[in-house]
Amino acid sequence: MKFAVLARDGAARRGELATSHGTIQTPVFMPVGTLASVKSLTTDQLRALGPEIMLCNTYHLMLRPGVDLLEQLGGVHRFMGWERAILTDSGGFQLFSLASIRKIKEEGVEFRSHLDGSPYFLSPEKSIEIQSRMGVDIAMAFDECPAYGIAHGEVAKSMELTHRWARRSLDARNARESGPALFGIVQGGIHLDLRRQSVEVIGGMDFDGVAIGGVSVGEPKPEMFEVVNFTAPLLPEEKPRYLMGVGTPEDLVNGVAAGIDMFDCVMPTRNARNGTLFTSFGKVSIKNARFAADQRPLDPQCSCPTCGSVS
RNA sequence: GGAGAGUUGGCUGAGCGGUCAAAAGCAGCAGACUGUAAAUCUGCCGGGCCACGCCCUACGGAGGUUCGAAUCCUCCACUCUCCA
Repeated sequence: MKFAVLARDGAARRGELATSHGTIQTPVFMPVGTLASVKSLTTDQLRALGPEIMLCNTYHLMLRPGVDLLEQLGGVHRFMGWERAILTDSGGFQLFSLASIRKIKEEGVEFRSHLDGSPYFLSPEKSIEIQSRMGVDIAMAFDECPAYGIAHGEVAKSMELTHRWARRSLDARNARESGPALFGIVQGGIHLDLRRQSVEVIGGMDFDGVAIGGVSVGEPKPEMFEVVNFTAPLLPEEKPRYLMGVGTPEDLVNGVAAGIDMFDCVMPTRNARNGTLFTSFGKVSIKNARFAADQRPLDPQCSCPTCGSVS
């Protein structure tokens, strides 16, 4: 994987990220296809929308269909008929979202499958192994994404665990003959002193890129921006910077201005499924009664199949 | 023609003397969603008001019993099932 910054405008950057599944123009928004499918879209439809990279999830694919099967079928790319780049989350986010069914230990995390209750174990080594065997282009280090609102001391301990797991993730990847690019993840919650420490540790490791994790977990918007604006400029200049799980259209613009190169978020697809759509003139709740007989396109300035073909 | 069951708010459907403006689901109307346990979740959902309480109108229709009726009785209308 190769990354180059081609132009700058203030803190914002324009760059190119070369993978074995194509070159990605940054800043980039990566659609989320947790289970190797961007919900509500066929792979053909997704391709037509133009993203050069998308996201899948280690925890979810580990449960179903499982690594063995994915490997046997030729990897995730082949599995979903997608020839462009794929980045996988390590499963670290599930320590947050599935907090009620997991137990964290130094060695790794015990999950009780949300599907059938059966036990699963995920560790830095295990997560890297799965991500590698799935054949993805960019893997994420296994981290702990702490919830918003816990005490400084607890966030610090969580961050230190993430740092140890980052080392192990990197070692696990380097121990393989060939493997995906690997990004480290900065944590530290909303505490700027911790964020600074985390950048020093993660930024000092030989990762291919660095992500800001642990935001958009329920904190007020201003606090999220404070963290991003503080942390982004501290990140290594020459590596791609990825703001995990963000965000709204406004968040993306702000993130780019802060020097972020990569984003991902479930919001556009989840909101679309729930009837809220993003347009060039703001959010639209398409199920509102006043649109029932509206014959105009959703967004006259948009060239997507929906805006081009239906009211 | 005979026997039986039924008619509840937009729909389905509980309730079977007071705590019932009437369960629940659906539909409807809004809102929320940020590395997806989400096509999910939350709120409102007869009308009115000087509203955390009061007043109207409501359980097919008309009467009646009762302090009190969606609930009991009588008649009427309609629906369904079975037997001829």
